[in-house]
Amino acid sequence: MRLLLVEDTVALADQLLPLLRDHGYAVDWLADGRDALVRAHDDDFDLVILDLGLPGLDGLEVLRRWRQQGLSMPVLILTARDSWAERVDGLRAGADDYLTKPFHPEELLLRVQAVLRRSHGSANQRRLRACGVELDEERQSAWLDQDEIELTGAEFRMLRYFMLNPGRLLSKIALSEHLYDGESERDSNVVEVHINRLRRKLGGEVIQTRRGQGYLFTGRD
Amino acid sequence: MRLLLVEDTVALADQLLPLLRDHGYAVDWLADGRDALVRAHDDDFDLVILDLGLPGLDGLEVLRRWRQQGLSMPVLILTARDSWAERVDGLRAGADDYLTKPFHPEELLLRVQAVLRRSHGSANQRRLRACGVELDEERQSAWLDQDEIELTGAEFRMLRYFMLNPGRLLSKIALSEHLYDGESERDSNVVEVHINRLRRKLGGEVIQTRRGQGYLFTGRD
DNA sequence: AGCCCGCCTTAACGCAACCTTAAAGGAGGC
DNA sequence: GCCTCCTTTAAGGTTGCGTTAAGGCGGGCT
Repeated sequence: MRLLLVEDTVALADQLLPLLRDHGYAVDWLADGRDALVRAHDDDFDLVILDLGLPGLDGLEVLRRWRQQGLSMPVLILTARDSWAERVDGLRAGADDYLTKPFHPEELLLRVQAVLRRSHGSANQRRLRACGVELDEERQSAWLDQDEIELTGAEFRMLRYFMLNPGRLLSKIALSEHLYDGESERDSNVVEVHINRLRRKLGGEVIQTRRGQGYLFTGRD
Repeated sequence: MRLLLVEDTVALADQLLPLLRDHGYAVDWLADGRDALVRAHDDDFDLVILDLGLPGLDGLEVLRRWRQQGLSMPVLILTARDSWAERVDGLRAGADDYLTKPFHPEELLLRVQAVLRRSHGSANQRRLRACGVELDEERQSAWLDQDEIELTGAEFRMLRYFMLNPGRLLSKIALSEHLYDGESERDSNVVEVHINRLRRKLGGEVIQTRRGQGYLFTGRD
């Protein structure tokens, strides 16, 4: 976890740096607003702790420019003045959180953790991957390399069942029983039709047929 | 965006409810901790605003149990006492943010916005941006390139929910549940009508329909 | 070889899901 | 209190998915 601390009060920085490092963060430290402005482009920080009262360039202005330039890392603001207006300005400028001086060091730690947890926790895309095919469950579509392949409801359900059982022989009856809860019709070729449609979209080789036994999802190996 | 406000001070709730609703949130209100504990299981709230001093069951305890039961929605804490220890306890218990009474209503709004964006992985920009569309939460209007597109309340609410869940398939039921609070009808085509309106204003391609499954916000890719 | 059975392919149909439009119902402003 | 604009309801039209059905193909068994 890579942090950037932008703080010109040496005493405070001296106090925070070891604390953060003790807790497993790699922390870079800058004391000047202008330095911070460019530095954030050079490295990919997971979070920035930004003091508002800075020499060189005011913290609020730094933050505003970062956002304007498309930098989107989480920013936690430190402010000496406990005025409502300033906190609002900070949030408006694009801060994720703020802390009012003086604060207890442990509180900073907790807020850092909270912000990081939030900003990373939601990045988990639910994607199922097997044999060279990806399935985006949130989007209900498949991906081959970089190409998105839109699926209908039945196709999606069938492909998902295949991908949850990769390399396993699935009989026609098992498939139809899984796709339709209730008893399945015997004299119907629904499964075959949908297999056919999947093969058309994904390429013929992704699903092998074992005559008399069922189908096997092999992907593109 | 569906919120739950848990606050026993009637005067404060009376002040906050219209404010939040004016800004496009569907808000349910409870005054008792025990009610809140179960209610959070019944509905899928996008955020909870939780007062700590509650009758029935203390707010901190409510939060702790929610987390223990696997509920992970963002929670914003309101606390009357400005003690460091309580804020730390709140964050430890799994809160995402806190606000100390008394606070300025506008500050609550900004924090709500910040937490919601953070929990959906977007950077805390002034404008919400996804897939070539920008959304100005203050003006409740959208921007395509340089053109401002005025939105009505319902359109804004819907578009915001789409933009906070980009690339994710949203069912009609999910949409209506997140756009309307407690007592709302289910067998109606409101969602379809508003989808239609949004498509007219933003262009037909911004929202795909996946028949039988839901809608997908794709912007202008 | 020839036949049968299992699988493939294609096209067509029906129905539910969805779209569109208009008009009624409400809320807020002047 | 009236006017306006937004939201919701309602009704009819349209579309596309899921299913069925029919014809073709080929492998394996007798």
